[in-house]
Amino acid sequence: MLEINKIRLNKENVIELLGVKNFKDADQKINTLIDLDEKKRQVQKQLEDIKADLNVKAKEIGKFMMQGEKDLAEKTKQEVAALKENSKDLEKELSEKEKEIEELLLSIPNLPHSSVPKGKTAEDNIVELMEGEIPKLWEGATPHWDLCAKYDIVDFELGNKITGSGFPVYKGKGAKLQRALINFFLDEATKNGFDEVQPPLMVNEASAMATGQLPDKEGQMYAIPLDGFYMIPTAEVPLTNIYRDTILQEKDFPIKKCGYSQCFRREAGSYGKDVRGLNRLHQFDKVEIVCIAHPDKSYEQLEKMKQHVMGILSKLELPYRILRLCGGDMSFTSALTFDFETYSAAQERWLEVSSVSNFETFQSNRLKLRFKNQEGKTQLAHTLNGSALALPRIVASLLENNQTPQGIRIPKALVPYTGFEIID
RNA sequence: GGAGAGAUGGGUGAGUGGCUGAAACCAACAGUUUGCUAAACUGUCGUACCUAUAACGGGUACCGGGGGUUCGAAUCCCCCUCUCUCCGCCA
Repeated sequence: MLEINKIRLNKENVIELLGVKNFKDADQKINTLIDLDEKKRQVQKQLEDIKADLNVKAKEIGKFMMQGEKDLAEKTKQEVAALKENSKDLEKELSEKEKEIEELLLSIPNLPHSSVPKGKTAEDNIVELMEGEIPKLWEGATPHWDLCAKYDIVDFELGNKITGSGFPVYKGKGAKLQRALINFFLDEATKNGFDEVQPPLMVNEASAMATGQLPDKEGQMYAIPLDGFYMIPTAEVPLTNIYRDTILQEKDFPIKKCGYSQCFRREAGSYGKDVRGLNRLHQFDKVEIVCIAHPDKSYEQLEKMKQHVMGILSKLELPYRILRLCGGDMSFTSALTFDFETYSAAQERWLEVSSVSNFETFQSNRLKLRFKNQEGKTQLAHTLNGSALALPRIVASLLENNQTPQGIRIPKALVPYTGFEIID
């Protein structure tokens, strides 16, 4: 959520930046917002003046009572009653205005960083870097879903039976590979200074609200209405919420956390080749990295997080590319996002395996995640996060790219974790 | 699931209707003293919003959350949430 004060101060700039994100009716919405805000403050002032008066009179009554001046006390009480009538209307108006402002603010996305390219769709993203060679496959090479069946390592049918589509069962070396990747990712993150955390897989409404899953993305999450919980769509939610309602010291920065979790997404409306095999699941595994940084240093941290992801992809010997997302393709909450995609050779397409973003103060505003700056004032911190990494598409790429007539070769860095060098 | 107790500022913890935005202690921060450290002493020490401005100024709200009683509520009443203890169940 954007800060109303900043909008008030930089109105023109805000409207322009929202344009980069292709936000509709930015001009009109921001103007309404500012009008509402103006009115709200006016009403608030009036109301508070009355309340101040009320407080003074209440004290007077106390004094009169003690001094036994009943008449004066009664007279003051009547004055109070009159004032109270006035304040009721103002009170109502104030809370209405506040609600309207809140709703409007919630509907406005984060402002893009100045380096975000204009654009509408994924087509307009900028390829920043491409690393590794696209493998040439042998004639008998097949997409990963066939390989999963051939080696009996991921069973989609079985998952259908137990739960439904998008909940595969990993078997044998497939299960072991999952475990190996999780451990590998966590170890790598820990080496790079991210503290390991094992978070809850369900969160309450306040947490989902604070990181921005609610209210607008409600349909994306599995809900447990009986208890008011939501299955997490990413570990970002619990990891970032560790710091909800927190005031940090400058010396605490940067805070770096990593955590493995299973992620649950309803993915309503997805279809076709995008969802085939491991490309898109309702339940999947992911190691997430989160950073809470000083506003002056957050882009430095973003760069470090990028480096971290690059490092693990290289160790996995996967060809990948980095995209700088354009305004139109960026998430609602992000100020700057880099997507990582690995090449999946049999499908002949790039698969998104990580997304690293700086949210600046957009999340921390709702989280009330602040720090005391050098002047001793509280100020919003910056939050960042990224996947490092999401498993299924990594597995898809590994299986497809490393397939040989003899079986699927495991990259060297992973062998100590899997305990085997080949899936056959 | 049953019974009971509780929720106050960074922590411990006082406070049962007005003098309490909140004692005291601890921690923290700044300073004095000091050869250094320690100790001692002095001061500062919640958050948000509004307003103001020459100003370290003024106001409102907040003692788990929501509602109520009252001229006035941390304090009384109602509802909710959470925590703890005991019992039951259980990986």
